[in-house]
Amino acid sequence: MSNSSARRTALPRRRDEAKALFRNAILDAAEHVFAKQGFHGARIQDIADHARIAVGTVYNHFEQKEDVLHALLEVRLEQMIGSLQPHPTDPEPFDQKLRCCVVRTLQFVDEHRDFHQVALDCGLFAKGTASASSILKEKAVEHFEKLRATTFALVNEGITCGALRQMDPVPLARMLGGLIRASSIGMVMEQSHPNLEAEASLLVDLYLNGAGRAAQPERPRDETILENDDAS
Amino acid sequence: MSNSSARRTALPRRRDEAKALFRNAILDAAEHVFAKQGFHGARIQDIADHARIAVGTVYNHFEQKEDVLHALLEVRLEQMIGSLQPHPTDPEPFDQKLRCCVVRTLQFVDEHRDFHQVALDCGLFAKGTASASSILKEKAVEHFEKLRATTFALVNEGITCGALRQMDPVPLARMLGGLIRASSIGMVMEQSHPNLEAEASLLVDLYLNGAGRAAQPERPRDETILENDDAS
Amino acid sequence: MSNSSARRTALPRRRDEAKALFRNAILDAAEHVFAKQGFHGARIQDIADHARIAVGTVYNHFEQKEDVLHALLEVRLEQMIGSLQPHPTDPEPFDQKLRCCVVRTLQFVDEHRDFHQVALDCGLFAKGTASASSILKEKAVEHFEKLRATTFALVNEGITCGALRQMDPVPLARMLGGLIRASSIGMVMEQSHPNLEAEASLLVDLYLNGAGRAAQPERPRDETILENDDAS
Amino acid sequence: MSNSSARRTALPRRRDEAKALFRNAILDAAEHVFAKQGFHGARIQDIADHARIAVGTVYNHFEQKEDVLHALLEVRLEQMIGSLQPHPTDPEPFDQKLRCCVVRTLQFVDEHRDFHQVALDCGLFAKGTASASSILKEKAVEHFEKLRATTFALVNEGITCGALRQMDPVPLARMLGGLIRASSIGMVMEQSHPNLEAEASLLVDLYLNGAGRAAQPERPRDETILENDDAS
DNA sequence: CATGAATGAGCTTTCATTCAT
DNA sequence: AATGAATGAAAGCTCATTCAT
Repeated sequence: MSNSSARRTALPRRRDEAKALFRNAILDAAEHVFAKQGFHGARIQDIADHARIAVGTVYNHFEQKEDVLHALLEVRLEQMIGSLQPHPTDPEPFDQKLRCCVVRTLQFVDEHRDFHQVALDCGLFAKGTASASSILKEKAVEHFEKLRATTFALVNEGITCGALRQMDPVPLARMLGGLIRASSIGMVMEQSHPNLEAEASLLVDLYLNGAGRAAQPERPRDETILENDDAS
Repeated sequence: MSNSSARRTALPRRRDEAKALFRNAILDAAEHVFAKQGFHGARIQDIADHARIAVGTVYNHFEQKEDVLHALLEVRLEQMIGSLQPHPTDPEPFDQKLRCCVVRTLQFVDEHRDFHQVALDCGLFAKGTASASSILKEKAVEHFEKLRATTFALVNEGITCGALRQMDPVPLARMLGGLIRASSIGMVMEQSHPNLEAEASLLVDLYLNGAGRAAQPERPRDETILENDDAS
Repeated sequence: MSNSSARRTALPRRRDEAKALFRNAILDAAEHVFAKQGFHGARIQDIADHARIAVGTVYNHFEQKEDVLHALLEVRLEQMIGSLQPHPTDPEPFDQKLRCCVVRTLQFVDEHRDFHQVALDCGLFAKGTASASSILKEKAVEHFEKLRATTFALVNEGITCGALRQMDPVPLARMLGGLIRASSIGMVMEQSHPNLEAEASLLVDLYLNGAGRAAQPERPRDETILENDDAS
Repeated sequence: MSNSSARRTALPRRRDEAKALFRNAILDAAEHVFAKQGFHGARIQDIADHARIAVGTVYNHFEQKEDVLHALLEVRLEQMIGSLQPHPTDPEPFDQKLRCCVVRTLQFVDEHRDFHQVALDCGLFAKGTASASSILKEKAVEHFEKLRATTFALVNEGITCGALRQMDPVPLARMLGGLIRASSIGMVMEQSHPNLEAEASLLVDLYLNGAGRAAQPERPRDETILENDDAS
């Protein structure tokens, strides 16, 4: 009796494990193949080959090719949002906290270049509504919105605590997003592995203080600046 | 004889006009169709239909589908770069000049949303080297580089004239690009027609002075700000 | 020992029961699904779902999809032939006996519309030899032949007893088959539930007396009919 | 001028000819392949091969595989209906006229065995409404109805002119259809080329006078009958 | 040079069948 | 023996490109 009941739960348990195993294998393979060949250039066969399974198996786990992409982006995006959100262990002053978030996010991008490649290819960070042309269609808006909301919350916190300007948070959030995207693209494009801490510091510094000459709080290199001033 | 020689020069002229006429019609149609359906979703047939010509005619002007895209992007990108570059008539103080450039660029984006849609779809502003997956392949780098060079020159001028921080111009240029891209995406995505002047002013202000509370030159509200002012 | 030997015989019996249970469940499900979706439109999965068993179980009872169809048709066809054959209890005069056979057959069709749908779909009553295109291939001839033989025997009896014309029984049998098929198709197609007795009477009357005006036994209208009446 | 206008009409004319040429080649090939392999067993590739054209060309003329079938059946059915309908040159007495119609129809079947094979395979003469399972879906009803209407008109004429019983024409038409179908199936199945005239005469005779012994108006073969009577 | 039908490689998806549990 | 996921061959359909007119 315990035997039979054990079977009833043991078998499904094994099956579920196996199922998850296959599903993840497919997603990993897809991430790699999509990044290398782009969504359109990737054939289901390629993904299956990479995952060392049969084509049909892919279709046992996902209804269509697009769904593989959606599932992939969903999982990773959730992780990325987790990186961007403030953690309880982050230091309190807002600029420090923001720096931590940015460091984590750039780390995530650095560690998931394939995902980023794919996300860019699909316009995950760019197209949203105008998505008749997007592979992601309606889902793109959803995904994009999630990310935007996270940035928005972060910026709002900054405004509330007085660390950011008292102004419409929408452009502030858009700007922060633009900077992070710029850094991410730089990393993925140039295939460089920069000092992430430094990159994040620079980004946050520029975001908070601007690129203008007046903004340089630390070590003003007087002579150079003066010379330049004269020259101008 | 003079007749025949006249023909020899007159005819080619007409032909060239006609040729250009077709070529432009194709590019215009392609811009629209690519924007609506994406590069992969657009069939040559669709483009031909839109240009009210035959499919074969497209192939009389372009070797392959990709070439239509390249030609399209090349033309528009040249225009866009023209917008981003300082004009002789732009006012001198760097911040004013920068503002003019940004206004022109945003205007260009606003007037060429279809192009922007396409450019985003193809990763023109995003993928560059990592372009096995890109439709643009090698050309993407070329295109991207041109744009980057323009931004770079602008930023360098800013540094030289002392309006921008004395620092590595690469991240500065990347940042400026990120901000402009963020604004552009916002416009295309939300299909809004914002006050471009205001948007540009905001962008330049944020770029030069940052989003930090200290950066607010106008309306100081309390001591903290004053303290910060002192510190700077 | 007697225990064990009892087992040896008792167990197989249960097993056989269970086996038959599954087999019949599969055939019933198949009948329904084939009728609704056609042989090609029916997936093994659909049949299994309908029988509330697993796909694999179907393959424990039948080698391949076609075999399910064959088994189904075989069983039902045997029943149908049983309906068409004269029963010992049928009344003697040939026309009465024929009427009984036809009534039974139409009843069978009425009660097994799904089977009929399937049989028609597979060309059971129609294609026979020319069966490269048939799903039933060689078996079709076999099946068709059985049915034809039964009709043939019936017609032969009619000829022998003098109720039917003294002529080549082959076209006579073919004709009877054609009439029954016509009625059957009418029933299945129009999804009507006609008065089977009346339908059978009409069929037999037309078969025996023809559709010609002279053939009307009731309400004689003029001499011609009377003459014929006399002749009979 | 006349040249250019000639071109405008000459080119399309040629094209239309070519178009019809291809279309017919496809339909002929399809008829053959469908008959040999059945609709489901026939691949578009097979049809294209048989027509010595490319797969894509089939799709330039028909939207889907099914449409090829529909077009094929439509054309042939129209012809078949033409055969079944009375011609102006047919002799007047109804039985003679009917015989002419049946002869023509059997001739048509004889000459278009492939079509008949296909029609049977698709349930053109059998399934109609119950067509969830049919390849023809809704169109089947339409086709079937056309044929039925023709038979119906023929029977109605017979009733009106007094050659057929004064009764509900529906079963009369159904019966006539059943007989013709039976003969057709016999021909296609047995691949025999019978004397069509004789077959038609037999069919009409049986239809009008029935199979009953009393129905034999001509040449009673007395001895045989008596012998058989004795034997029974 | 415009035209538009022909071409056929290529890809997604389906589903009968197998097999490990 | 039941189960249901894995398998992979097979087929319909698309569409970039070619080419005869």
